[in-house]
Amino acid sequence: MERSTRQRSAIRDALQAAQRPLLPQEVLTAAQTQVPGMGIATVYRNLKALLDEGAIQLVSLPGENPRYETRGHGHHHHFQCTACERVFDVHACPGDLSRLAPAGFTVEDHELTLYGRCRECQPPPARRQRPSSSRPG
Amino acid sequence: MERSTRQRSAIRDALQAAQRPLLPQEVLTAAQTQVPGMGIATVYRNLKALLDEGAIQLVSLPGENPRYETRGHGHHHHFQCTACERVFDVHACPGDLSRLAPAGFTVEDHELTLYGRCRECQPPPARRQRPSSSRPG
DNA sequence: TTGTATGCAAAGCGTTTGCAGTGAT
DNA sequence: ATCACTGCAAACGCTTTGCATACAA
Repeated sequence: MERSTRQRSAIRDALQAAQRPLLPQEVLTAAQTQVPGMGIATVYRNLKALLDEGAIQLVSLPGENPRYETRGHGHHHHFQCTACERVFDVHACPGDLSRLAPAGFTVEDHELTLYGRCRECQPPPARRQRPSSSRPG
Repeated sequence: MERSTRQRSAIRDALQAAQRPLLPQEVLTAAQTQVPGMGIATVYRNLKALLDEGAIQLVSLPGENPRYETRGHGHHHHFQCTACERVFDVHACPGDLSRLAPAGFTVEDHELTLYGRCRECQPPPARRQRPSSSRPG
């Protein structure tokens, strides 16, 4: 049976409080304010457990290490700030994109990431380098 | 100065012939048909060199290792088959998506990945597991 | 008491780098 | 003859796993 430990609570709390997707290392740092000695392996094991029980979900962005966020945000996409690198939820969706696929292909799902400046990083000094598929918008 | 080696040609040829983004390991396998003894380090070094000279471009998809494709495809996005895992170019774009961002955020760019069945994998047997942001379309 | 959860360290996996030898110029 | 390039193996960063101990039930 699953046991309630200080570590697990601290990890849950960290994700709950963040209100945005966190990297495992960010989870560890946050959780260590409650349980100083915590190890990174415990974070990984608990993230996996929380995923399995559906309490959190995986956030994979192009070229980024996996992040994790609490569930219940409904269908959404993500925005990554080109300055602070943080990731935020986008509670909007372009809708049906089947028309974009090549003929003969069947679209079942899509993933969208917006890039730009978050509220706290407004004046843009330099540009993020993303050599792959890009387009203003 | 840059030198022309059998390895470099083989790597170039592999990417040219593929007509879709390849993983470093796929590049190696393809290139080894021309240069059997080639090592993976040579592939990585040449991919980096080709990137720098602008001959190829990086294709980062969520939760996937980096792929590489020849340049000159213009602005485009990608489609990943949920059956064979291969990635294809999508020569279409949803257009301006600024409206999707939260208030106070500035959108500079976006990245889109479509998931579904490619032409060769049409009858869908099972579903790909993507716990993160998803929506039919 | 029982056995899940933890911390540590080692192992894995993809990628990068140091180094001595190879080969294009 | 140079010196960039190559292959090999070690090093890296992130993630997973084995193992003995700790602690929730």
